[in-house]
This record gives sequence, C-alpha cells and structure tokens, in this order.
Amino acid sequence: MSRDPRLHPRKQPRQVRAELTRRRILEAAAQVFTEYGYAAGTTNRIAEYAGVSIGSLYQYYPNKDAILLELMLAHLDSGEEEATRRQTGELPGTAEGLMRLFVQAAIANHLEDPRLLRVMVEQAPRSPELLQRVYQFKNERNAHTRDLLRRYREVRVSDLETAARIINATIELVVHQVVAEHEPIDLQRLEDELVAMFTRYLTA
Amino acid sequence: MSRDPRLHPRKQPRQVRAELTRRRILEAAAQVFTEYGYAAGTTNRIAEYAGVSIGSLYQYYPNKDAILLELMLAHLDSGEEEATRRQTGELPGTAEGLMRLFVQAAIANHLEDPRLLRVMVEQAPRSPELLQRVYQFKNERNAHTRDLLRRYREVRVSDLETAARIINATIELVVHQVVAEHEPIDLQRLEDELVAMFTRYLTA
DNA sequence: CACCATTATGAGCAATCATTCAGTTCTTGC
DNA sequence: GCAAGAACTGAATGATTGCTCATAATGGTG
Repeated sequence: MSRDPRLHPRKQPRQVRAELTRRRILEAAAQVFTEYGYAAGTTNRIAEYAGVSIGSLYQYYPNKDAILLELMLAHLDSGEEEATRRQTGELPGTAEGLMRLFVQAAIANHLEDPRLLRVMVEQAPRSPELLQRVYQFKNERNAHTRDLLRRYREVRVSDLETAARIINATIELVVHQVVAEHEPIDLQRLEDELVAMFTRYLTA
Repeated sequence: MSRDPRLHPRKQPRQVRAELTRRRILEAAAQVFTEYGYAAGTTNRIAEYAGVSIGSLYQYYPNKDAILLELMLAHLDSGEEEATRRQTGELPGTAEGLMRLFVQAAIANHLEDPRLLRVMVEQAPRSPELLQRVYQFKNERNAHTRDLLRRYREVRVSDLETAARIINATIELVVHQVVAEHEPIDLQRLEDELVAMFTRYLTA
C-alpha cells in the first residue's frame, strides 16, 4: 500500500490534549463539510468551529484533502464493522428476508448524514488511495453477498456474481438518491418495492 | 418561472460572429469541465480553449455558473428530444422488449460523455432553477413510463407509479455508476440482467 | 466612406484561501 | 521548580481566480 505523504498526518500526538485537538478538528470538519460542502468548507472555518487555531490544524493534517480522507476512511471502517456485526447473526429463512435486511441496512446507513456522505462521494475520485479502498470494499461486499445468495435454494439466477453486483449497486444508489434528494417518497414503500423486485429477480 | 438574472446571458448576439463566439465558448467549456472538473476548470482556461479573450466570455455569461447551467439545460433538452423521438416508433410487443429499449437508451446516453455528465450531476444542486427543471423532467418521464407500462397486460404490479420511479431511478443510477466508473463490466450482460430483473419484477 | 453600435481584448483588481512560521504557552520528567 | 520539548497561536504570505473596464477592432448601414 503506497501512502501518499501529502495525505497523512505530520505528527503523532503524544499528549492527551493533542489527541483531543485532533478529534475536535475532525468533528468540526464533518460539521463544516456538511454545512458548506467541500470547496466552501475552508480550513480556517474548520479551525474556528473546532475552537482551535488554524496553525494547530496544520500540525495534524498536511492539507485539506487529508482531513476529508480521514473522514472517509472512518466512514468506510464503520461500515465494514457494521457489516461484520450483521454477519454474525442468524440468517433469514428466505431470500426475501435477506433482501429486506440489505435494503433496511442501506436505508438506515444513508439516513445518518446524507449531506456529508454526498460530499464524500463527490470528492472521492480525487484520492486514488481512497478509490482503491472503496473498490476493495465493494468487491468484498459483492463477494459476501454472492456467498449469502448461494445458500438459498430458491435463488435461481445462473450468474450469482453479476446478480450480487447489480443488487448492491441498485440498493446503494437508489437509496442514496431517494434519501438524499428531497423527494417525498414513502420509505416503507420504497423498501417493499425494492425487496419485491430483488426477490422476483432472484427466484423467478 | 423565476429567472435568476445572475445566471442568464447579459447580451443577445446580433451579429453572426457573436453567435459563433458564444458557441465556441460553450464547446470549450464542455471540454474544459470534462478535462479539469468544475472547480479547476477556470473561466480563463475556458476562454483560452475557445480562442477568445476572457472579456468576451463575460459578455455572454454573467458568471461561471451560468455557463454550466447552459450546458446542463442543453443536455436535458437533447434528452427530452431523444425521448419524444423514441415515443413515435412502434411499441415492443412485450414488457421485456420495452425494458430492453429503456436500458439500451440509458447505456447509450451515458456512454456519450460520462465525465462531463458527472460534473453536471455534482454541481446540479447549486442551481435551484436547474433542480426544478430536472425534477420536472423526471416527473414527466416517470409519468410517461407509467403510461407505457399500463398498456401491457402482463404487467401485474399494483402501484405502477412507484414501479416506474424505481425502474427509472435504477436504470439511470446503475448505468451511470457502472459506465462512469472504470469497472470492467460486460455491458451486454449488464443490459440482460437489468432487463431480466425489471421484467420479473413487473410480471411476477 | 463615415459613423456608430456591436463585439473583442487582456491587464489588472479584489477577494478568497490554503498554508507557513516565528513566537508563545503548556506538559512532562527529573 | 526548571529545562526541554510538545502543542498552540494567528498575522502574514503567496497563489489562484472570478470578474471588470477602459480601450481597440470590426461590421452594418446610409
């Protein structure tokens, strides 16, 4: 893994207050990016929100991109964690139950902070390192989905790999759009229809 | 319709060369935004690409946003035109045929210039006027899709409205993602699987 | 040709921002 | 309690960029 030195912290905190400062900066960045977007979310504003001088910010982050990168990595990590946590539970008895689990998880995830998520998605292409991680994450999720689908006898599609990719992409994107936009859609109905579509697709 | 004066051309061209200049600027803008993205696609760079002075650019566009807005409106218009053109032809005999038509159109459309499209999608939320138009466009498309679906007896979903929305959103987003990203996916397979999914959903 | 509206030019202004660094304050270990 | 390093400060810098405006060139018209 090639780490771009222009994207990683310059200094490892050694005192407690330094760790606190780091965290305050990161939380402020999340707030500011959410409120103003990436371009208008200036580093000075982040420092101000964090109640910290701009100089302190630059002691821990070599530049603005590095701050967003850390936010993104944190988001990915929490998503991954969530996924493995769900994996340990009982599997639903039907493919429909499985699909419902998927859709519900996506809706919940995107309801969290759609605006910050949007900033992240928009800026992601700027960091090859991040793209690499996102790509890997999606691949693993697709593989995992495929393995889950394989356990259900009712699932009849021949190419589970492609089915898994389409299902995951559809869930992610449709839910993201519908939740992020201000379209007044009934989330319950969205959930039901997506589940129906996937189930019929898989078990036709 | 409220037209924001800060987004519309200051001057109507009266001579041929002025019209030419306008067009050159717009084409250059498409190129520059495609190559550099919106933020790094500076107005000076656009003027340079157009072989025109920066002053000329500002005679026709009051600011940078207005340029992108015009590009977006042009894209929407061409899409609408394409849609009505397709409407005049013969309807396919089966719902599957209809879905294939939809998916093929989306793939073709997105294959055109994914990077410029991406810039547009990212920047769209900045213009309420544009959002309004996009929203209207989607509503009309959904209504149209719903009407088409109604003509097929094999279609058995109860809520055609929601079905139309989900189908259109899925097509647009999945195709956009898969085409725009560099994922090596077989477009033919993508088409087939999407068609299969929609058909089974509709006719289950 | 002569006149004027239209169009084109591009140096430079003003504002914004990411980032630096010299100096100050705080913590820790002895 | 005192050095020495760690952490923090914020005015200043330098670079970028959207945009203006005074001036020049061009085209149409009588």
